[in-house]
Amino acid sequence: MSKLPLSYYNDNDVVSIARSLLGKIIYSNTNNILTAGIITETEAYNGVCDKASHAYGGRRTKRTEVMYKQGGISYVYLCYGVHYLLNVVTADVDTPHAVLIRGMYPLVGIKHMLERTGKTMADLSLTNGPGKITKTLGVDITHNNISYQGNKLWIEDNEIYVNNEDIVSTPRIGVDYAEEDADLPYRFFLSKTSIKRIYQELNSLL
DNA sequence: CTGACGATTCACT
DNA sequence: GTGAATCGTCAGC
Repeated sequence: MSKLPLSYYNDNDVVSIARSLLGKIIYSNTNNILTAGIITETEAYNGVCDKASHAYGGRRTKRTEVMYKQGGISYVYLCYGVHYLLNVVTADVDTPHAVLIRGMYPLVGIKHMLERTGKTMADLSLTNGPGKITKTLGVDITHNNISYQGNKLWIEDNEIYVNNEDIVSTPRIGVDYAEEDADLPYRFFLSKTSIKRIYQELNSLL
């Protein structure tokens, strides 16, 4: 297991990275509590030419500025005034690509995830949405613009191979405003059977 | 300064 | 299936 290197994030093909992140393990260390899970669902946001992206048309604001930085850092923002959503900024400087982390399979610190969400059961509903990812990982706006090479938030390659057949793609969620780009198949998730398989492979490594 | 609204979730019915 | 919660961001005045 090793942290994904900076070069991983600097690829300009954000769709490729969104697919590749499936099966990787995302870690957070918040308030000295370690939590982690297998990334099972992502969405690609393809920069200035993507009407669903906050950076569409080259829009630069205080909020979106972080997307224009070099890939390998986080982009966290508040959605609906209620939930924080976690993104991975990718590509080179001035190419505002990002991947939204939408789903996770809990691996480490499940007890703390339950505490943070007020749940009692670690069922499917614990981490099956982008707002829940941040809640279970203890991520909020203070985690905006931080490096994925650091010790607060990082992603590891578990060296488990994800087949193309394991990946399902659909249009993205909640981007109806994006006109023709709303139909792009930029949402990716792992099939239920492949998550099961990956989880078993991980257990056998321990 | 103001107002509209969103890359959502949950508790209801 | 429907609606409320809830607030930072951004465009427009």
